[in-house]
Amino acid sequence: MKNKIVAASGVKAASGRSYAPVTLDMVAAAAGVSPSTVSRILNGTAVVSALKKKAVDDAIAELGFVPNPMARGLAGGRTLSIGVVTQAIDSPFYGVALSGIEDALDPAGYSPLFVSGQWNAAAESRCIEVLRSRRVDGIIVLTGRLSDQALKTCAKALPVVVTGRSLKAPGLFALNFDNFTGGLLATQHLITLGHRRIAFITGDPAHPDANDRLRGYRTALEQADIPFEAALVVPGEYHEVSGQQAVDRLLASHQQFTAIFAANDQMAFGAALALHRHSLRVPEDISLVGFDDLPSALYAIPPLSTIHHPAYELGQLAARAMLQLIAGEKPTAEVPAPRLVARQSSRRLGSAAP
Amino acid sequence: MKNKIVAASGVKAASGRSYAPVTLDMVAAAAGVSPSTVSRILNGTAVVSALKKKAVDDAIAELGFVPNPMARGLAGGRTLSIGVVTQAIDSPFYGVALSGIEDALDPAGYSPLFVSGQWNAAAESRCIEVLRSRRVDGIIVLTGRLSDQALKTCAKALPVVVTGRSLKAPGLFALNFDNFTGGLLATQHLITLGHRRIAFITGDPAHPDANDRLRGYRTALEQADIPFEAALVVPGEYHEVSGQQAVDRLLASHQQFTAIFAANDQMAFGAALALHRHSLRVPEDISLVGFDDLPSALYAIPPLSTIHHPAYELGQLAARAMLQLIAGEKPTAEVPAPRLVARQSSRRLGSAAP
DNA sequence: TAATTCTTTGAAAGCGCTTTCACAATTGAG
DNA sequence: CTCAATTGTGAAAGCGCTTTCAAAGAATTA
Repeated sequence: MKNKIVAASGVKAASGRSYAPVTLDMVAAAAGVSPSTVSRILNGTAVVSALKKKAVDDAIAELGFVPNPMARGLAGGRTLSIGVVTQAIDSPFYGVALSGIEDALDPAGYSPLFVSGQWNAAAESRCIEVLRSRRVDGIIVLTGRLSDQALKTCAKALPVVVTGRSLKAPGLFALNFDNFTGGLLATQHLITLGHRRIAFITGDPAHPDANDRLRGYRTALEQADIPFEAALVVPGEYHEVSGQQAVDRLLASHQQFTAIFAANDQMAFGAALALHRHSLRVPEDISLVGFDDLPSALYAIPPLSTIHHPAYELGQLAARAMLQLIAGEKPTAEVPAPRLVARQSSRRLGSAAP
Repeated sequence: MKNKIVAASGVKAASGRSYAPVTLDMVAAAAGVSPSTVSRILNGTAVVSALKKKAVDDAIAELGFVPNPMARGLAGGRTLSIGVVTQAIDSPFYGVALSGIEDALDPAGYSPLFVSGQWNAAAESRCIEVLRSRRVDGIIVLTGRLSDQALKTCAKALPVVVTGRSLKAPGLFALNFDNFTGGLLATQHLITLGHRRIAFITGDPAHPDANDRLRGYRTALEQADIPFEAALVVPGEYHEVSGQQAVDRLLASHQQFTAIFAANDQMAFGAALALHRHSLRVPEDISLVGFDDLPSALYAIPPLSTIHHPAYELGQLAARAMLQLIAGEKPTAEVPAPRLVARQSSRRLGSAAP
């Protein structure tokens, strides 16, 4: 009784994958069961006799049925989509993280819905509104500026995974990178190389991670009994220009220093350019260490020593944690510890050219 | 399984934007009109008396009503979302384009839905399936590997905007960048600077734009009566490593050359690193020109001379064209012409240091 | 004033799916 | 050999919105 291929008159099988609006009802009719049964098989919501299951599976394959997420969403089910609030989709760091999210979500049949918050709490709120109105099954917030409280509130209605913070709340999972240790490692690296006058270009003070990195820097100095000098700390804003300007300022201030630690790679790139413009060579004259290990750090000239920040893994972990949250499990993932990647932009103080 | 507890009955207006599932029916009730009227006002589908319109608008504002896109989509209307097939969400070039798309779509109330095709026709097809099952109102394909025919077929069911090709079909709009002229300009630039032995690192031959850039290179040589030498053309694949390897190969072949034109910036970065490793200075020993003008080209050391490829504008134009297509208009946008950005990686052959 | 068009508006029928709810058809127990 | 406790399944009621369709008024014409 499998021959009743109800392939409605209009469905041309000839040209292959012509997009046919096959509905669940059509599948049900073709398989000779009720729509409810088809739905149950689709969602595994109830036990169905093997016989009918086979009939339905065949019919689905036959007709090339793909459930309509809209209808599913409307009917109160899942939408199989996860909202992702990022800061800038074109950021080298977040771009990679998004890629990780996408890859981790895909095998589970979920799609990410990206929206950019532009480093702006108001915009982020709007993003979350949009995502909720689209009935996403969960929201992943990459760092962001939203208050912890706002996130917690949001988590009451929807599973939330947030990176770049440590907080606990029901329905919420936070994935934090150890920025403090990262800052510590980077600074220790320079100290080990004999540097004592190490300048630090800070990140945007509005980001908690920026402050953690600064703390790491200060702690490393303390541990090495090197006095902290406020004059060696110049503000940056996590982008290239600010790194460049920071070095200009530093140089203009006539402070002595033999190394620079930039709170992220983008600023390190800017700093490198500024040094180049001032005819200072890296690493011969000044050692330079960044933070994040962007893909392009490997191709900087010279390749940049930096702290590895596993953006891709971070994205994957966040996505997987979200999947667990949705499944009612308790995620336990942890971001890998920071690790120094020593390349050629830093070298022993006073060492001869190679 | 029942995680839809949500703020039960009590919609607290106190804490501001508590997410209330306000429905169109509730608005209708509050305004004392029928749901149909509310819908009509929302969509501008029919004339409604000013009186009722005001009542409804007030009710909407009062209740903070946001239409449910799911329901809208289901009911046969638009979903206000545009599918975007990109190749790699973390690519420096496409990332910027996505950003342009997002910004252009936003004011119109549309949201982009990004999916990555990973430079793979099969994956792209799957992406398109996914997008269609999500009932997007249109699809923007950034370059991609899909056959022109596949795109045309797709355009029969849905408006399609594609970049990086020139083709015409109903419901389809193509936005192409003049890669040939770009290649021409870059090469002419080097020739003008006195270079005659100019190596070329090709892009992935599977991309039509890569071949156009090569054609530009050859044409510029011809116009200057410089014989084309196959040995100076080395294959690359549009990413850093391949640029690096290309230079390694070039150097190993002992070919003489004073300049390199890389078919994109990423390869130029790789090439710069390889040159650096071989103790060749840019631009003192070798001039280097890239293509695309990635944001990071400005911060390369030395800053990279390149052909400006307006990714952000491209994204915006594509998005706006899509909006026009949806509105039933005929898009006419054109991508700005390529333009050389001469920075410090190229200089007159034999000129002394500054 | 009566007959005839427009307008404005509401009722109701879906869109494609999930999910009670209740009804058989099987069992198991007493 | 009954009576209850399971199953497996279908009918039907929505989810929140759009969109005919037709009715009721308002405006126009004769």
